[in-house]
Amino acid sequence: MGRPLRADAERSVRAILEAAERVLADDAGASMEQIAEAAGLTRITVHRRFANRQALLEALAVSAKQQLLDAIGEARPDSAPALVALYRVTANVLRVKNTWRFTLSHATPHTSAAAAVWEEIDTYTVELLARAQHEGLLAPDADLDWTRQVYYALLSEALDRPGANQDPAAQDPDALAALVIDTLLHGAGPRG
Amino acid sequence: MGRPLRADAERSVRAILEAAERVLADDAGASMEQIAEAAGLTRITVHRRFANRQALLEALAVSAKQQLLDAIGEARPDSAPALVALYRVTANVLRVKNTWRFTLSHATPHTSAAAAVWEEIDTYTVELLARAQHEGLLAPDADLDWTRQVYYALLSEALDRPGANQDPAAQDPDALAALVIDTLLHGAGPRG
DNA sequence: CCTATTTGCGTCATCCGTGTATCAGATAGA
DNA sequence: TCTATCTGATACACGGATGACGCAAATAGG
Repeated sequence: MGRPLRADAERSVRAILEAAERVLADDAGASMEQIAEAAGLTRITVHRRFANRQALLEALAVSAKQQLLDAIGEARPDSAPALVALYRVTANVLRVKNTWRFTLSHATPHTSAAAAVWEEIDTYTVELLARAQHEGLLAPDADLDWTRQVYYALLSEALDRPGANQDPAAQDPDALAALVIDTLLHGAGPRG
Repeated sequence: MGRPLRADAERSVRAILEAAERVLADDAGASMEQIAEAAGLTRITVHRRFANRQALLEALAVSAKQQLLDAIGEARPDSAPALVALYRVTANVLRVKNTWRFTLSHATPHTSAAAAVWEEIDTYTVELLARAQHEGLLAPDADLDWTRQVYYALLSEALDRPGANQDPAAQDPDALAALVIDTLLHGAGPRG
C-alpha cells in the first residue's frame, strides 16, 4: 500500500498491537485511549496507524494468526512421524496462544484476510490429524472435524488450567502439550 | 425485597431476559434499546425492571445458571449408576445450554449470587466424576479438575458443531450426549 | 548535517448509550 | 366497577468514545 514505515513507526505499530492484547485481555471493551497509554503513546498516534477501532482489531487478528502459522511452520511437522509432529506443533502453538490469549480466543474472523489465515490453519491441522489416523494414532472411523474441534478446545483449556504455579505463563509448554495430546488420544478413561 | 410483581410485569421480565439472550448472542455489545425492541417493549420499561445494564446481565446469569441446576436435578443422577447419570445429566445440560448459549458461555461470575450457583454446579460435577472414577469409568489417577474442565469444553463444542442439520437447535441432545461422553472417556484414539 | 517523517499537544465537534423525570393512557385483578 | 400498577411517549442531562484539525518539537536515516 503506502510507502514503508520508518523504523520507529514500525516499532510503534508493534507496541500498539502488544498493548492492545494486554489491555483487551483484561477488558474487552477498553478504549483506544487505554490501549494508547499502555503502549506508551497517545491516542492520536494510535489513530494515525489504525483508522478506527475495527481496523485495529483486524490487524491484531491477522498478526496473531500469522504468528500461529509461523509457529506451526517452525515445528517442521512434515519431517517427522505424526505423533512427534503433533507434540512439536502443540507445544509451539501453546506458546503463541499463551502470548495472544485475547486475540486468539476472540477469533471471530469478520474479515476476509483473517478468515484466509484461519482457513489455512484449519486445513493444515486436519491434514496432520489425517496423517495421525493413517499411522494408527486415531481410530479409523474418527470424525476428523470433531477431532479438530476437540483439539482446539483442549489447547484453550490447557492454558486456562490453574496449575501449581501462580503464573500461568510460566507453565511448561511441553508438559501441557503432553497433557493435551494424551487427553485427545485417550480421554480420561482407564487405559486398555 | 419489594412486593410481588403483577402478572404482566412478570411476563415482561421473562421477555426481556429471553430477548437479551437472543440479541446478545448476536452482538455482545448490543444496547439496551436493541434488547428492548427485541422484547417488544420500550427501553424505559427495561430500565424499570433492571436499574442498569450490569443488573440485567447479572439477572441473566443467575436465571440461566438456576435453570442449569434444575436441569441437573431433573436428571435424578444420584439414583443411577455413574454412567447412566452422566448420560442423563449431559443430555439435560445440553438442552439448557443450547437455549442460553450466550449467557452460559460468557459466564464470568462478577457477582456473588452468580458465583454461588456456579460453585454449586462445579462441586456437583466433580462429585459425579468422582463417583464415575470409583466405578472404574475413569482412570484411577485421572485429575478430576482437568477432567471437569474438559467435560465443560466438550459440552460447548458439541453445541457449536456444524451438524448434518442446518438448524443447530434441532440436533438430538441424546446423540450429542453420547458423543461428548464417548470423547471424554476414550478420546479420539483407537479402542483397546 | 539536513530533510522528511513521526509524534505529542491542545482543541473542537459529534455521536451514542445511559439514566432520569413527568404525565397520560391502558390493563390486571380484586 | 374501581383502584393500584404497569407501560409508553416525550424530553432532558450527562459522560464517554470517536474522529479530525493545525502546529511545534523531536528524531530517524541518508
